[in-house]
Amino acid sequence: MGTSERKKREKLKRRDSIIDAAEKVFFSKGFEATTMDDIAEQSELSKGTLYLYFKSKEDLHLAVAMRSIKILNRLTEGLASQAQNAIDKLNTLGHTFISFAKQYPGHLQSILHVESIDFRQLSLSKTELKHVIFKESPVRMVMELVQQGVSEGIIRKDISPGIIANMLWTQMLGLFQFVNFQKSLFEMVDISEDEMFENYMELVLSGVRS
Amino acid sequence: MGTSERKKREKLKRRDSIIDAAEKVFFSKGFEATTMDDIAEQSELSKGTLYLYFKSKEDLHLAVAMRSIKILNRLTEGLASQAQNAIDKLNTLGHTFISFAKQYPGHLQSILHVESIDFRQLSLSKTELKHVIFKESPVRMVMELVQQGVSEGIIRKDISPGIIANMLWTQMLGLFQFVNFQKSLFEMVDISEDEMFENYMELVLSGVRS
DNA sequence: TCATAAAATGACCGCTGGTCATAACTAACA
DNA sequence: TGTTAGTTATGACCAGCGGTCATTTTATGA
Repeated sequence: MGTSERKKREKLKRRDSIIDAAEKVFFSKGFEATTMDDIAEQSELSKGTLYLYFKSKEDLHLAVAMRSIKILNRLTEGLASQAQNAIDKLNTLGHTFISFAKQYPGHLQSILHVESIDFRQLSLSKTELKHVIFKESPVRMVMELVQQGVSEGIIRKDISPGIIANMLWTQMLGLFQFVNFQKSLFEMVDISEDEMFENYMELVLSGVRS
Repeated sequence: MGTSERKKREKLKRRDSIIDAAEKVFFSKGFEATTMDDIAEQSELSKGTLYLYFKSKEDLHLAVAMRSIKILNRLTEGLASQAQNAIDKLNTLGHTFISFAKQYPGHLQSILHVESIDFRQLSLSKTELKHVIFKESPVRMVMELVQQGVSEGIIRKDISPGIIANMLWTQMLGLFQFVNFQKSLFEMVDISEDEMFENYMELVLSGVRS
C-alpha cells in the first residue's frame, strides 16, 4: 500500500508550508528581525517542529532563497532556444530580471543573500551547498547565452566566457542593489528607472561585443 | 587651561583603541561570531564602557568600516591630479583597489558590509548616515575620474557620468566578491588572479570608452 | 483494541546584546 | 589637604533569541 508514499508527500507539503510561512514573515519583517517563534506562529506549528524540517534559521532562509531562485529560473527558461541573436537574448534576460526584481522584492532580497554568502566562513562540510547554489544560480543562463554569442561571433572571444558571464551577472546584482537601496543616494532625480536600466544595459553590453 | 581639551583627546584615543580592539576580533572571528564581551576583553575595558562610546554593536561595526574606507581613500588620494588620461587613471585606481583587497581582506569585508546595507530597513533617523557613507565612499573618486574622462573626450558622454561611475564601482565590488568568495565556484583554475583582473578591467572599461 | 513508530510539542537552556545602579576616579576650590 | 561635583568605568543583571529534548499526541497496521 502507498501509505509511506503519502507520508512522504505530506512531509514535503508540510516542509513547503513552513517555507510559505517563513517567506511571509521574512519578507515583511526582514530576516534578522524575524524570530523562529514568529514563523512557528505563522505556520501554526510549534517551534520544535520547525527544527524537524530545517536544522537552523539560516537553513530555512536558504530554502526560501532556493525557491526564489527557482521562480526566477522559471521566468527565463526557454530563452536560450529562442530565435534571436545572443545579445538580444541577454537584453531580454536583463529585462526579465528587472521585472522580477520589481514584482518580487522579497524574493530578490533572499537571492542577494545567498549570492553574497561569505563562503570562507562556511564550514567545509557545506561544500556541496556551494555547488547546489551555483548549479541553480541564474548565472548559468547568462553563461549559456554568452557561449551562444561567442559561437555566433557577436561576442568577443578573447576573454573567457566564464569571466564575461560573471561580469554580466555581477552587474545585474549591482543594478538590483542600486535600484532597491541606493537610488536615493544619487542626485539623479531627472532620470527614470527604465531609462537608467537601458543605459546600464547598453553600457554593460557594449563592452562584450566583438 | 587646556584640561578639557586633553579630556577630549583622551576620549577620542579611547574610542580609537576600542575600534582597534573591535577590528582585531571582527577580522579574526567574523562580525557575527564576535561578542561584545570579546571586544571588551580585547580592549581591556568592561562591556558597559563600550556602550559609552558606541551605541550598538552595529554602530561599532560602522566605525570600523568608516576607518577602512578612510584607509582606502588615502591610498587613492592625489590620483585625480596626476598626469595621465582618465582611463589610465581608472585602471590605476582598479589596481589600487585590488591590492588593497589583498592586503587588507578584513577591512575590505567591512566595506562590503556598509556598501550593501539595506537602507530600506534603516530607520528614517539614520538618513544622515546614508549621506556620510556616500560622501566617504570610494565611488566619489571613480565619479571624479569619469567626469575628467568625459571632459577629455575619451569617455562617452551619451550616458550620465553618475551611472557610469556607479557601474564601475559596482563592478569593483563584484570583483572583490568574486575574488574573495566565489573563485572556487568557477572551473577556471587555468587562469591567474592577475590575468582575470586584467580581463575584467579591459571588459569593463571598453564599455565606457567614447 | 492495542502496540509500535512517527510526528509534534513547549518548557527549558545557554548565550548574547544591551542596561543601569553603583563605584572609582578626576579636577577644581576653600 | 579635604571636600565636592562631575565624569568615566564597572559588572551584575535582564529580556529575548536560536536551538534542544523529554514527553505527549497522533497515525499505522494487525
